Amino acid sequence: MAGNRVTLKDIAKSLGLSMATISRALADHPDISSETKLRVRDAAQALSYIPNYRARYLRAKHSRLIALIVPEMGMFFTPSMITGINRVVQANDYSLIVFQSDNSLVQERRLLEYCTHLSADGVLLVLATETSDLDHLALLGECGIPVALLDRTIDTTRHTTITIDDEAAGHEAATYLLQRGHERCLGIFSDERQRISASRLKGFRRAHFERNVPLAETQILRVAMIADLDGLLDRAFAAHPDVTAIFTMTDELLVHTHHLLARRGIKIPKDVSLMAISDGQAPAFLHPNVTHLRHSGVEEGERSAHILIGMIEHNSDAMMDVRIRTTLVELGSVAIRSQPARRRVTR
Amino acid sequence: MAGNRVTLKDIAKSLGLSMATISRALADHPDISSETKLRVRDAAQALSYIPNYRARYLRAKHSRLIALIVPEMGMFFTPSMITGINRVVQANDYSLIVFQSDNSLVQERRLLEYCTHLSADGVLLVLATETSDLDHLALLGECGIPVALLDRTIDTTRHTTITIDDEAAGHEAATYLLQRGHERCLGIFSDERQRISASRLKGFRRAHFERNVPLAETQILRVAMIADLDGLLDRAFAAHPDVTAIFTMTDELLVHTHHLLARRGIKIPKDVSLMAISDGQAPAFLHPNVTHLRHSGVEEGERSAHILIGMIEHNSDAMMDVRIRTTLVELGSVAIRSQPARRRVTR
DNA sequence: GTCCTTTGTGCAACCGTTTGCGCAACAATT
DNA sequence: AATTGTTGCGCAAACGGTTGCACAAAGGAC
Repeated sequence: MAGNRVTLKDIAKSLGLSMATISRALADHPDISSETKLRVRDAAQALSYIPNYRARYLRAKHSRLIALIVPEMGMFFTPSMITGINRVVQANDYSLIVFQSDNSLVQERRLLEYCTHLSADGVLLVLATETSDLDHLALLGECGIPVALLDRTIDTTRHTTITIDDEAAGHEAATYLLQRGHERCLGIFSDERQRISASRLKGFRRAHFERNVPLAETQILRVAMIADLDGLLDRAFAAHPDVTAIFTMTDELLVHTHHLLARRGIKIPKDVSLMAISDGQAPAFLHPNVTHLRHSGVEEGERSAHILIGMIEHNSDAMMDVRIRTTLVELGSVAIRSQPARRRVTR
Repeated sequence: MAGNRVTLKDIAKSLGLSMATISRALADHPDISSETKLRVRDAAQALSYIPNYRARYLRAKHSRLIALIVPEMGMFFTPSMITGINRVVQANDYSLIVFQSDNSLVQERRLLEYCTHLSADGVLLVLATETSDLDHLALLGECGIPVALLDRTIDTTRHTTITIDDEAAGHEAATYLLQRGHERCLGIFSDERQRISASRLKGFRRAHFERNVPLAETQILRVAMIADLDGLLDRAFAAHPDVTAIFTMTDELLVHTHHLLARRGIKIPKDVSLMAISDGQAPAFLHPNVTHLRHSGVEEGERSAHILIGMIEHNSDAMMDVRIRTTLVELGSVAIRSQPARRRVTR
């Protein structure tokens, strides 16, 4: 309640100096004698002076604020991504301000506008599922605010993006399963409007094609709502009683698939093998631990923040397309089947 | 880049009016004729004027910024809590700014200081594990910034707190198990320096005491590092081969316990029953689904944000101690044992 | 003793908005 | 015709800092 804060003027008055001197003394300006600096610092300490950042940044062009817009606060990837971003942002003396678009394009646009109001120095954006073009980013462009698209994005040559190579990951996963003799896999993907889904699926398909293993449409599950998964699995198993492996493209799909398999009494990896693209946390607490392509949220966050801060500080509008590599983590949820390479691989 | 933004002055110049008039016109001030208002709005639109919030809030005493400080971005409770907070904060035209203390008191203090720099209108604080007194909150007090302590807190009569009734929850969980004939339970708790752990444990103990069921110290597991859990479980099972039920006080402990039980080939609920205090997400994807006392992060977030905004807007320093009630969700991970109430309950 | 540096400090403008007050112009009342 | 009231707008100060420039004092070189 006390409320009214100590300002430069108060210090100036108490020392019989001008505000300018105080300001410079606190900023360690060479013009000020070290004796004065000492006196000023002591006085500031004594009065428990707190600079007003808004006033300071009103003059400066920047705000040292970085905005992050995520579609939603899921429990899987987002928290570790935020952790990574935060680490870098704080280390560089920026602050992070987090918004949620609730997967709505309208909200996303509103939030971008809000970022301009706040004069954020940069924006990290994970696109909403609804978003299918990038026109609304022009808002930021007009204000000269750099933006980087993270994780989920859509094809663009005009904006910096930081993603994993989704197609390669899908391809690697499928190849891994195929190499171990799993010629009838299910691939569980999320909403195909997201490029991330489409790409991973594309890689998954290509791996089958390259090895000359047929892949029926019914082996591909497209899960828009997690509640649908149960029914989709039923249908897939009915169509393909010979399924020996399942791939899920996210952690969320993984944990629910894992659960639904357990409920059906299907043993991993004895009856069915399981593999995922994952942040690495869920695979560690599921039984058995799940083999996965690790896509580290922390790393993606850190890289993204670094890149954005680079754009801010070097005023660069160079467009980049950064791919973070995934690493294979084998934890024993994939069995090796008898006929390893039925159709000779090396032709 | 493009950069320099349109200001009130630009609009004023383009219309031959004064800045004051423009400002008032955009604020829909009654002094301005509706004809002028229209012209101004059109011009603002045409020039794509964006108000500078920092300048605006420099005059105002407030910033419409609410800070949240969490110890870490876990995957379990925190994300849903943030979701809840965000919802309310946005609805009331504030913005949320999220910080992480990494469970360090030093960081926590630094961040609080930073909140004063930003002149946040209010602070939501989830205490770091290290924090054992609230002296550093005086920083905020001096600036008249209201603060609410969420979830993890320590005893205080001087600050508003929003928690569940931890002791009651611990008590209810134990009672639930005891009533179903589980007279040898393990209780898995986290770092006891956190009041949250101590309280839940206290309730857990009291339930045993009230029903006259002995509870050995070795039935209580105190897990400081999740990696220790495996060994602690070994020892507990060795000391108590007759364990029939396990209670975990958080989601994180739950998923890892669940995993370690599965690894030991222990079936739930046939061999051992399992119960937790949980946000509700993990119990839904573990097999079998886990009976729990639901402690909704979203709800806690929403309530907290509401309360803090109330404090901000009514300038109230009335101290509150809000308890959110938990609800029992029975999902079948707890078996009913033969001798339901061996020692008569109603004496 | 003048001229030129150097050193340390203050003046005042500025960042972009908001707002109390004053003041014209005009209408309505006496 | 003088008074009063309304309407619509502008002046200028304020918010809390930063910074270009001027300037005084002191010292050194001539």
